[in-house]
Amino acid sequence: MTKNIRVRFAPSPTGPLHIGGVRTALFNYLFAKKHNGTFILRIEDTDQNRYVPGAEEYIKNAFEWCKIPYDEGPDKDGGYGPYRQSERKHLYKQYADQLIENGSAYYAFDTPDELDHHRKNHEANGKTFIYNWHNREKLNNSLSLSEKEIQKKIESGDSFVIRFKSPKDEILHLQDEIRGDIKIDTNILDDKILFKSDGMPTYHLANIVDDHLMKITDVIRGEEWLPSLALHVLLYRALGWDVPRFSHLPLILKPVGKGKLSKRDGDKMGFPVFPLQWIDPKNNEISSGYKEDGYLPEAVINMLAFLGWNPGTEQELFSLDELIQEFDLARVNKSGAKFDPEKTKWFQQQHLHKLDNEVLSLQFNKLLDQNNITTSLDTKHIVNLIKERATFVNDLWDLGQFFFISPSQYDTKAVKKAWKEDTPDLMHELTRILNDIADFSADNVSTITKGWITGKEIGFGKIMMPLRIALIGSLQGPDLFEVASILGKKETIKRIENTIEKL
RNA sequence: GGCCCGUUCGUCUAUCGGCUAGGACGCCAGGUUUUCAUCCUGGUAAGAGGGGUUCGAUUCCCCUACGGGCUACCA
Repeated sequence: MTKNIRVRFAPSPTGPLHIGGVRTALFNYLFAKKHNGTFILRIEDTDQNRYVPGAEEYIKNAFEWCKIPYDEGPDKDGGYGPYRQSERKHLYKQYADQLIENGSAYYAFDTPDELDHHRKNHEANGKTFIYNWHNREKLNNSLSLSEKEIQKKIESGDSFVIRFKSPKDEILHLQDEIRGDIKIDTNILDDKILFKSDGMPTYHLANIVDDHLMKITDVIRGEEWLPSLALHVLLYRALGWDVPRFSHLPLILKPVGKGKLSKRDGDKMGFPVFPLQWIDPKNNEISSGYKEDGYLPEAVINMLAFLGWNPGTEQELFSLDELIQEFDLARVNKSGAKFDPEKTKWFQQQHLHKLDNEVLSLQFNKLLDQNNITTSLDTKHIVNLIKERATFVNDLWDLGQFFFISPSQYDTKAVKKAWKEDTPDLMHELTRILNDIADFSADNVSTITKGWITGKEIGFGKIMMPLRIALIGSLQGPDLFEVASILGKKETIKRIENTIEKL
């Protein structure tokens, strides 16, 4: 019996979650559900300076919209809480102390100014300042000072940080589920700060402590964390804890140009990078979201899943349940993927077309309400006729409004193309034919009208195109006889007469 | 600069030493729809470069180039 899979998504509430973050969460979710495991949301808010109000709420709302619920989180205690690091503050210091006691960490009294100075000096000489084995004895810390001096500094309230003492002369073999074996020379590691002078742990310490305490079995996170993997593994070792499995996901890159997708790219390039709209509390700047732009969560999830993963078959359209079935970390790619807004639209269209007719009709009726339309027409039938032309739910209104609102203006290009001198006479004659039809079903109207056109020995276009203009206002839309049948005999004839008058 | 990761059509990707290198998006052409969209058919287009290993490399190894990430008392 293997132990229960437990994974976590651990965002920092510094703003809205962008789709890269959503994908990381999604992969965690899929992996957990695939293995009947637990998906945990943990808020990593150890940096009070960067806290943005509303960000945590945003994350929860985003998950809800995406339909990837977490099993444990801030408002969902699973026995491993609290799930906000700011509320776990009291937990971390003891582990930092433990590391100092066993010689894996030390106090450092260097001020930020001093360190900054060192960095600038090194930079001026074309070097990089690293705080580690090669110079730690010369810096201001508990390894270079006497016991007495250390005691005095701490007791007098001098601010200090706790740094990890990276080992010397060791080659680490790290395992990543996606990338395999990674070798790291510990000599290039620096002595990262684990505990800040403000009494809060840094990400590195808090992350390891929480993952251990929350019994996380698999850490699935973005590739930007790969450089910290050595430190994290070293920390587990120094604390004497089991190391979870690690997977580092490839990054999502900008569609054009260089670099990873950033929060600013979206509205600059004309597509959302956020699941939901976000209004910046500082300046009220609005960033668009997939939800508000009319995307289905199923489409966004499907698109995201295929950014860096594939099932190995030729199937591309997946429901969330199917993704859970098929998901496999071994099939996650190693290289970064450029985000493609065009393909996202395609996923949206495909998922909209897969939508149940009932659901779509409900949405359509909502649109009618919004536009103050009350109707006795069969809206389900109408949805059936127009849905294949739609990409977004809102398209249904543009596509179907002519059923309820008689065209008030006509597409000039279409008129020029189809409305000729003899058209009014033909249309007049058509109204008489139509008026005589008793059974106004699409089939019957079609048969009789076609028969009449054939009998007159004129081209179909001479009748069908002007008729389309009269009923719809442009040369677009579904089957004309269906349209006429839905509109009914009276309305159909009325629209034709209107058009003759106006054109 | 240093360290780490990566590199197949424009883009997302398949291939786990032996293929005419497959699919999807996009684009182009044709067909269906006597319109438009959908849909169908076809076309376009790829193994970064150089060395090895091997009977045989896109696939394994090395080098170079390029791309990306990290290099904070941020996550």
